[in-house]
Amino acid sequence: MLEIKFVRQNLSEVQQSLSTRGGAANLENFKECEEKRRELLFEVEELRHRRNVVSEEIAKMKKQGENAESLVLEMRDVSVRIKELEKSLSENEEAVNNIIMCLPNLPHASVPLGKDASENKLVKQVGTPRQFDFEAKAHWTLGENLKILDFERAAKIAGARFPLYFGAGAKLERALINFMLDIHTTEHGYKEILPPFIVNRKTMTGTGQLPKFEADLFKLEGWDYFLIPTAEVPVTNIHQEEVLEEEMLPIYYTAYTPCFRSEAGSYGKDTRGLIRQHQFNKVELVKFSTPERSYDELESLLENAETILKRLELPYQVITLCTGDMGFSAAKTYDIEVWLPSQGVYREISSCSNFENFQARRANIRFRRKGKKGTELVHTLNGSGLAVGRTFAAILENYQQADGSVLIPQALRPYMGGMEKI
RNA sequence: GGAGAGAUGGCCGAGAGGUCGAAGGCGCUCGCCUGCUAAGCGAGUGUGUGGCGAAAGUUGCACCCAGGGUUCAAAUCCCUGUCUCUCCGCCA
Repeated sequence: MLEIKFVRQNLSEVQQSLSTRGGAANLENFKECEEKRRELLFEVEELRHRRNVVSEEIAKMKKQGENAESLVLEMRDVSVRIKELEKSLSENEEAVNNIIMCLPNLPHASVPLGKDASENKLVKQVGTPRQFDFEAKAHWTLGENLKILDFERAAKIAGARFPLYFGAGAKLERALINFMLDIHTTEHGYKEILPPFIVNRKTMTGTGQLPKFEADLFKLEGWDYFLIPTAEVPVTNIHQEEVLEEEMLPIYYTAYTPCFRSEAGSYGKDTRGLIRQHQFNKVELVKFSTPERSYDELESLLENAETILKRLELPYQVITLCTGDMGFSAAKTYDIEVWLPSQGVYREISSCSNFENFQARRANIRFRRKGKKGTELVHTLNGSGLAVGRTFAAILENYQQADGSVLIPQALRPYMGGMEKI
């Protein structure tokens, strides 16, 4: 969330900045509620002050055996009044809170202006898409023919948009997870985390999925629990309500988790294959940083994710999301897109973002500078390193042979027991 | 699932209606002392939010797990919830 005071004092600038993200924010309403809230707060505090002073006086009088009856009677009324005011104050606070919690982050100055995905900026392309002397098949065709993917049976067990891997397919998925985790932990300095896959409402709110995007989540009926849509949620919240020491920063965590998304409103998009599933695997990278270093950390996070694609020798491109295409909590986001021959396009396989202190304020994650008084909010970052299901799809498509078989990328063969081909 | 105990500052831990934002210790910061280190001595050291101030500050309010209640007054009494620990049952 944004700082309430900052929004109040820079109303038009905030309005202006948020308007570049599309979906006009209603700051008029905020202004009204916030003014009312401040009035009520002032009044309540004044009365509470009076009560504190008089109560102390009553205590003194009683000690000296004097009669304090008239003061007690007066305070009885004051307390009733305070209670009334507190009630309307808390209603008002809730209204302000609802508004502020639904405001997206302010875009960083380096983020290109734009209304939607068409205005994202290409940063670079790495690797050259392979020329096929036959027609490149889609990964779901390859996978089904090789009997390593079975969407029909998956639908029978669970429904549409669920994966079912068999044999070498299951092994390849597992190999990818291990491959990614090993690189990030041994070469990039991340600590491996295995978090809960179900989290509570506060945690979901801390990273920004709630209150605005409940429809995108799977909720457990009868419980205030949600399936995680990404490891970002449990891993960032590891340090919720904590004060970290400056020398602990930066903190690097990596975690494999399955991810669960309702994909509400995506009917008809990517209905086939592994691209858009209700459940998929992902290896996530999460960082906690001091504010002054966070944009350097974003660059290295991006490189860490790119390393996986380079090792797998998959062609990809990196883009900077424009203001209109960024996610709710992000101040700046790079997407990595992998080449999918069957579609002839680059598709998102990783999204690397700096959230600055937006999540830290919600989750209350602070740090203390050595030798300095007080605390500051940390900056949080995360990125996929990578989406495993989409990596699986990219390998099938990019490494397919004319006979329908698929070569295993060199770097992955040790993880496949030496297997060279499926 | 049953029975009991607990939750207090960065950490440990006292406090059992008013003198408590909270003893004491640890840690940390600054200073003194010491040939270095260690020890010792002295002072300071929570968070949030508002007012005043250029600032150092100063001042109001809130916060002792969370939410309600009793009371002129709640860390302290009552109710509900969450979490932790111990024992019993069940279980991978």
